[in-house]
Amino acid sequence: MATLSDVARRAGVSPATASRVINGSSKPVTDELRERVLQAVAELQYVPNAHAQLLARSHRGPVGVIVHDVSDPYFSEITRGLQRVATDQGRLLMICNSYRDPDRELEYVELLRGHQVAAIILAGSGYHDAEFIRLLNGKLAAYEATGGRVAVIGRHEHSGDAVMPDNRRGAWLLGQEMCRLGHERIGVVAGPRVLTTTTDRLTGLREALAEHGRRLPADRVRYAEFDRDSGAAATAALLDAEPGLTAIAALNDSMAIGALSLLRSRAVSVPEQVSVFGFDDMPLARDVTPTLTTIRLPLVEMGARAMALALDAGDGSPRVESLAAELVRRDSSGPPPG
Amino acid sequence: MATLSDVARRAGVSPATASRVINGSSKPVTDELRERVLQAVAELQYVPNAHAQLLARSHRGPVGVIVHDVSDPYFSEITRGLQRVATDQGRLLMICNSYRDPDRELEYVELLRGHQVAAIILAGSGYHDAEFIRLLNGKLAAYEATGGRVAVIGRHEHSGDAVMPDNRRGAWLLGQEMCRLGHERIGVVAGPRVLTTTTDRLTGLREALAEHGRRLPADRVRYAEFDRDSGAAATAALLDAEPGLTAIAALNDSMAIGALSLLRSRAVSVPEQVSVFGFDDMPLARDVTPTLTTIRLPLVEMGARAMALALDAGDGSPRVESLAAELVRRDSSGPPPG
DNA sequence: AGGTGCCAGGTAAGCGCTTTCCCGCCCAGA
DNA sequence: TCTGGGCGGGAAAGCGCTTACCTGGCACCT
Repeated sequence: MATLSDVARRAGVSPATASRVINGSSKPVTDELRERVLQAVAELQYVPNAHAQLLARSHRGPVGVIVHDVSDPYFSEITRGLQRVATDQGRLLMICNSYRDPDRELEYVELLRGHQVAAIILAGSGYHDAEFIRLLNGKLAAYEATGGRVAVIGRHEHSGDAVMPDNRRGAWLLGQEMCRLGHERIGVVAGPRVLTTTTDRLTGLREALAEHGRRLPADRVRYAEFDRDSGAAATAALLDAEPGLTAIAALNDSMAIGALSLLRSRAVSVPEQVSVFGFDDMPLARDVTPTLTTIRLPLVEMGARAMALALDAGDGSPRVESLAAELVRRDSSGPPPG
Repeated sequence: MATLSDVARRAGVSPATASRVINGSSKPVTDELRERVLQAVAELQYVPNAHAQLLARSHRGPVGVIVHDVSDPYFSEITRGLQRVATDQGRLLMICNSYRDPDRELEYVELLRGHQVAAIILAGSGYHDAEFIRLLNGKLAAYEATGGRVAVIGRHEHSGDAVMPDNRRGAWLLGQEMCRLGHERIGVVAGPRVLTTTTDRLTGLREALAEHGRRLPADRVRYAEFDRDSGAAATAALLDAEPGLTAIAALNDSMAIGALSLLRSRAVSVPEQVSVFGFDDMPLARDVTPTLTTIRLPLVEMGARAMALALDAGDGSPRVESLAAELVRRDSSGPPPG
């Protein structure tokens, strides 16, 4: 691999001069030397060693992102927002998938810290696990203590900058809508119990139902993984236990789609017999049949805001941006009564 | 940020010793010193500076991946495969989205080279652009000349290791199936002209049709972006120009889903009036209505194989793994005749 | 002509780590 | 008691780059 000295030697200048022309230092260099250096760079196909550069300037480079799984549409939308802002500012992203393993998340924080990333962004639901939170906060604090920046998306654990989708309010809207449509017997396909997203959404839903004097018995809530197939399985269990359900609220769209698919396989018509509600409004919610009534979260926007927070130091006081959720009525919930 | 010297000082040992215990060198260290060092590491929350490490050993670290867009399911599936193998081998991935911009792709190659990645994986269709290919090959050659490894997925340009989905054969299967089902008037929603994927698939399709004595006039092929909305628009154009079409082949699933959505909005029933075919078999092909008949590509497998190739040096001779495509019959193509 | 500034360019000191080489110690053998 | 070998530990030389600091030469002034 050609080094800066190779370039300098070939151009007949000192490494200092070569360095100056290569990264456009403020120090002026005569056109002639500049030309020779550029020539040498081209001939040797020289590319500066990024590690050496980062070591020498003590300037931090890329931004680290920890998500549960980029191939999950929820996260790919967020990532798209992150990317957009990062790219605008000429930052490279290092994306790490924790696959919902808290330990891996911890490891990645260390790893990113070691890579001197300018900021770490944690996206996706947090966990109900005091020990984990303690460890995570410890590591993040150590990172921030040395000038690193941290922003989280949809997590309560961290006390610094955060972008928070209003899960609770969104779920409340969902509950309101279900009551408005006259549903009494409601089943809920929830996400993993350990995730705060699950409990936030469940809380909002319960609040709305309570306002209408309805309760949500424990056996009407099934906890499952946040994916399609688990959603289908949970729906099956719900239906088996309580055949009279008129509505199923899945706490994310993937699971709602699983529910739809299961209902179809059992020849239960949606929305005539059972209404289905999702959460997140992923792009494909428009493409399933019937189209999915759901709560829209501005995912791309959330990513963009988080990156903006992470890259802008601010005055040190924690900034929390709450983004509103919105009800999107489509066909899976049927027409309004009357 | 705590450094190795800080740790050494605190433990009362030399940096050399500290380094040895921290990364388990072969050189033995007494238990007592080891203990003191570990203690200091914990107290200082020390994390080695990855850049300094990479500089000092001249060992290359992470693997660079260049895709068109991770939030496109096609690439997120591939990425999942890449991740799996990379994680197994303890490698970090640097994922770069080119957003289908060849220039950005070129930039990313340089950038990854500068970051001393152990390998570069280029995923996604190549371009029909001689100048671009020349430049790209130049940069890749420079990288490989210094020991870097390169693997491509679905690209003809590169002469080294490659994983190739059999697009042409897949499209041929599609064409066969369309003929078998008796379609005469076929419209094609193709991807961007500049992509080799588009031309490969078109070629395979034409071959199959030709075997049955059918031609595909130029005005029956509409070129669009590989996304849902472009697919819908192209379908509209196709239908307007030729209302008698009985089948629409979209060259990827996203576009096919766009086509489905447009047909629904025009109250054209699928498959009764028009059959729709996709390509790739993305997960959501099962969830749209009607479910999508498509050509399955083993995307995750492709990613995994590519990473395996990239991480295993081999004997230097180029290895090309061709992965078979497979027809998946679902509802959008209707029942077989008779 | 000698002095004063400037400015292009070079010299060298790190950035934080790994690793080679060397040193001093201890124990076995004579 | 002396020597040789082995072994744990430290000193120091880089890895490839940036940058503060210095130098030498020129133009301009007095």
